[in-house]
Amino acid sequence: MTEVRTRFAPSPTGYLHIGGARTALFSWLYARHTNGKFILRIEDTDAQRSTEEATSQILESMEWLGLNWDEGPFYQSKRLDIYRSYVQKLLDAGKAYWCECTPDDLEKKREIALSEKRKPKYDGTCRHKGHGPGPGRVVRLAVPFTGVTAFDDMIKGRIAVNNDELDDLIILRSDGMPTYNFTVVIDDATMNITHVIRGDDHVNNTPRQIIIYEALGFELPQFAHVPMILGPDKTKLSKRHGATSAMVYKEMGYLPEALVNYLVRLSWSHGDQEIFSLQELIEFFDVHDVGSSAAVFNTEKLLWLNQYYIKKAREEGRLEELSALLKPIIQERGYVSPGANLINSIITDVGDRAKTLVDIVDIGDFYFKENIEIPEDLGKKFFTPEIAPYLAAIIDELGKADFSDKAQMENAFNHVLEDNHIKFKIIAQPVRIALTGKTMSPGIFEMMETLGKDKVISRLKAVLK
RNA sequence: GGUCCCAUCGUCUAGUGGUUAGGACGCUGGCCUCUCACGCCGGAAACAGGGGUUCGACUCCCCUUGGGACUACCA
Repeated sequence: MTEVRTRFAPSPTGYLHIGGARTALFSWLYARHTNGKFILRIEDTDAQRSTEEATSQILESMEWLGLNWDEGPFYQSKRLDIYRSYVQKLLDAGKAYWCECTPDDLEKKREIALSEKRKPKYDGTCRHKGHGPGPGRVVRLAVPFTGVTAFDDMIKGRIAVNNDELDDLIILRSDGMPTYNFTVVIDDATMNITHVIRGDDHVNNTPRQIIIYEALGFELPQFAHVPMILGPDKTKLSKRHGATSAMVYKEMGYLPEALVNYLVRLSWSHGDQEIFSLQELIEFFDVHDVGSSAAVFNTEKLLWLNQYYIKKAREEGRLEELSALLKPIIQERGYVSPGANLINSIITDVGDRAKTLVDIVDIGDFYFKENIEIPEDLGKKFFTPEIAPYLAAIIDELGKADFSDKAQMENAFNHVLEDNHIKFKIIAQPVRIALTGKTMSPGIFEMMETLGKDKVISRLKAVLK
């Protein structure tokens, strides 16, 4: 059996889209699953819109997600000679021809065709004129008028199109650059790609590409067209639905394993399992099992997975990893980044309550602040005259306690509770608010230990004034 | 408009001719509890519609409806 070779071929006209990321993930997983090779190719034949910045962004995103490639990245812009030689081959064989129709003429014909409710396809004006190369001229492929072009998609099954639906597509532009449909075929064929896994939006291009494969005598790969990811309104996921850039998810405090786990479950499943380790994914994933219908992107579920993975990282003691990711966020919020021990304690205190890494910093903002602002309504409600003596007593008792010993802090509280015959509940909330300025927080004793004696006592005192 | 693709709870999905249609997110009731979160236990919630095929359809076929993609000298 020949080795499986898959590829991911983004065009560097923008960041790595979340849909592209999933396609890349599927391609990568299939290669890993079959012990094959995963190739990265940058499709930058659109000189106008391609940028180096986008390229490096895409590479960075791939690395963040852990999608390592075995070959490449190959750049189409560096393979122009190859494409041109194949264009020439087609020209020589009479399977392609030079065309001098101008974009303006074509546009007019298109409009007329549309207004007459005809299919706006190229009318073959130059097909038999025997033009040679010249300024403003393009090369078109002579597509057969009759017959059917069909293929068996690994995801969608058999897809067949009448050839009269197709027209003589341009394979070489007037500026000398080859076009997408041509370059993919040449690259996939010459790079020996065995399984073309790509977005659903390419299904309609596939028959044209097959015709190119056949014209050149290349062996056909297997095609797998993965369904789109839709926004909540069921249209193609785009910027107006919110963040669509993989890297933005990093900035928003998502863990790559959460995003990967979320994305893989869109249009793919393995029984009832929701949580997958990378090893499991490699073991279980098969393109044949990808479903054929589009999936709606749901941030709530991603958030749930992210919380799960943050918690898991915390439970596994991967605190250095988390704090490294946290530091930039802390600084971005304008706080001074505390020492390693302190960050670790904060993660331990707050970790299970956070859906994102950004949440950790926001929920735990009182750890970073020098002074705590108490919202007026909370102050009125919780710092009543009845509470004041209890707080004073607690300050007193706490003064004698060793904050590195949770039992001593608890004893301090217990003394006050017993002396006054009150329940912990009565003073817990006032203390919480004094320490954090908020009604929701980690446990009192965890916080006190992390904050340290000085801050705790000064915050409690501040409230008594 | 044409071509192609798609259709199970709000969302992601399991299902592969006979099930009380399962799980997950979200929502919700409760437990736990110093608040919140975590965790645990429960609940509401779906086979788009109509025809066939069959003893029997969520499952197979057709139509309708709805949605999506493509229809460039973009990829």
